[in-house]
Amino acid sequence: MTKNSEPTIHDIARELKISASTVSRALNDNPRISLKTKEKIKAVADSLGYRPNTLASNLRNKKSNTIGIVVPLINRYFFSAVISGAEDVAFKAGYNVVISQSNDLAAKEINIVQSMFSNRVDGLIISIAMQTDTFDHLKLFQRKHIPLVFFDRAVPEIDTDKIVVDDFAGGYRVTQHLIDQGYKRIGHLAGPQNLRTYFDRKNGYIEALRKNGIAFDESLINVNRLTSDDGVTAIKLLMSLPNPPDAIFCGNDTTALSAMIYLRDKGIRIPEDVGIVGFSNEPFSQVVSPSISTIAQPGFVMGQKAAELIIRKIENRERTYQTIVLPTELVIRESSNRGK
Amino acid sequence: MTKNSEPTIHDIARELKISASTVSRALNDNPRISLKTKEKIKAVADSLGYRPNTLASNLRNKKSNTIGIVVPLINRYFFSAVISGAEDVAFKAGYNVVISQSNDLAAKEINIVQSMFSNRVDGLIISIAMQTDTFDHLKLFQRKHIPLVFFDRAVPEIDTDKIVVDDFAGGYRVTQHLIDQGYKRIGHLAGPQNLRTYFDRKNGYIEALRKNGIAFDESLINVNRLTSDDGVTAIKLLMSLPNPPDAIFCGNDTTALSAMIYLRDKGIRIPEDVGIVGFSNEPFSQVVSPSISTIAQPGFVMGQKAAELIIRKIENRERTYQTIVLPTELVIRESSNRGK
DNA sequence: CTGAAAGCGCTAACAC
DNA sequence: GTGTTAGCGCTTTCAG
Repeated sequence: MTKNSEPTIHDIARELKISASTVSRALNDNPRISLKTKEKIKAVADSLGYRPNTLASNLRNKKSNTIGIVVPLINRYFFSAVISGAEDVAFKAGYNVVISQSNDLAAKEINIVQSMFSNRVDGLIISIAMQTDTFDHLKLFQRKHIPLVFFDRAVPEIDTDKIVVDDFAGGYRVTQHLIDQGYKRIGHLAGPQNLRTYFDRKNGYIEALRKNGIAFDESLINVNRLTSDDGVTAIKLLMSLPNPPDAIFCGNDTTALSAMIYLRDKGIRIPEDVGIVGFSNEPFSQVVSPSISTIAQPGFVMGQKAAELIIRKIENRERTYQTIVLPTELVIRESSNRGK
Repeated sequence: MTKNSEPTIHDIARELKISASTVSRALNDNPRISLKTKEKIKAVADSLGYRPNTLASNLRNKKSNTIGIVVPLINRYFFSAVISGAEDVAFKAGYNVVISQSNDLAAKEINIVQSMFSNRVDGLIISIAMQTDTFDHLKLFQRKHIPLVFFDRAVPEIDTDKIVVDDFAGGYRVTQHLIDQGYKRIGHLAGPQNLRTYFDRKNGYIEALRKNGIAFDESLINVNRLTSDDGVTAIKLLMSLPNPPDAIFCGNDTTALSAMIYLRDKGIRIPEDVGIVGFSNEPFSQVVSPSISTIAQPGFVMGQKAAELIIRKIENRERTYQTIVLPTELVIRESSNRGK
């Protein structure tokens, strides 16, 4: 390494026989410094290859200019879209973004969040892990009045800013659509019910059935973790019922795909025999065959909004919280389209 | 905000009527401190809700415990896989990870890299932007002896650690495979030739043709930016040649898909009439129909290796550089499989 | 085993 | 318009 000890403002000051504070002010374009000295200082800074030490400045200012983002898994289309949107806005506003993934493990999430606190992030944007059921690590941020924004998976009992999609309306819309297409027995693959998102999707489904006067049949709902394998297990189970469903509202696109492949292999035609709708609009859903109807979740926009919101909070010290509910959009594709 | 000014080691010290240095040492498990005092100190730290201020510690230690990662676009499967792998390793080793995306713009990349330097990242992992053709911002890291690791898209003229896949072999293998399947006129959609990866893929293609005694026809190569639209434009052009190709080696999966859809809409059968192979093994390539043959790039592993390598450099001050070439794997699927 | 003191590089009263 | 001074919170010689 040979710490070539970087030039500091003192080096510039010495060179010009002026004080370090003047240099600092000049470099920060303080109006009280004359244009001449500013230019001289900037020239010397350049010639020395000076780069401000943000660490020092941050310590002094008690502000890290950094926003923390915690997601279950970076390498998941929806989450990487959110990160991408948030990074975009944050960068333009002069903030850095540190990212960690919880791998859906509560223990790792706690660890990460505490480490971000120690790094004095100015704000935290988080979608909690599936597993997480204790929230002290997040309440810490609240207590210290460090802006905290939940997205997608929020914690009901923590009163702070939240950006979610209208999962209830999504579930409702999917179900109504299937009914409109003439499907009579609609099943549902639901995600973990401790997560609000999955809970709401299921309730939207139930409400749509009710509104349409369709008897709700508990046995048509299968709650699982919505992995690809779960999808196969669940569809197998549902199809082996005495009175199997003729349509499935899948809690995400992953299970929609695996269920679809299973059905296809069994010679069941989609959408003629069984209709399928997913949730999330993963990129693959539009290119598979048949293409999968789904609910589009605006990940990139969600990230942008989360970053905008948290920056407003960081800079304006607002104390009022809001929950932004982004609209869901039903994307009708082949897997549920009987042309009705 | 009401900076509730966090408790510091001095607060702990005052409480126990000891010195801050002792507290610092205790908290860092310095062996010179007696177990008793350590315990007392830790108890008080807990009761005060003390969290070390990493910023201050970093400034003092001239080490940020942070690794910077720069990718063209976070929201791209391959890159998010790399990030995920790197974050995984970094976190376990006690490093934070700050991430930015260049959007493939040289100007933004320069900006990001300089900002990361100012933030005193301990090392930088980067895949350069398509556009980037000047490298002073990266040479800066070299000059200051801050570990720099390129992945995927490396800069030949900068001598440092690199982790790449064997693009030449990949291009070669794809082409050989198409030849083995009986295709006679093989076209190629190539990416920007200033990027080594695309350059190598093309040369692998050319070499395979040569080895098989197939005349190389320049008109069958179309260089573009490999967007979805580029794929359509390119395939249109190639298919309108007097003597059109009967197989296309596409520089990535995106163009493979858009070309495939174009051909399908024209009633051209795949793989019977025209064979298609992509590159990168995007998740969609295995679920579309026909599924797309492609070259698998181990993104997650690449990220892990990059992080391992840079951490070794940060901690051991090694000065020798290595280029790790990860093997490519040809994944044969329907789009090029005539069963030969 | 513990304390005193200095300093990482920067900023911001407060002077003049 | 510029300088002096005092820290931000932590670590680390050097003393004892």
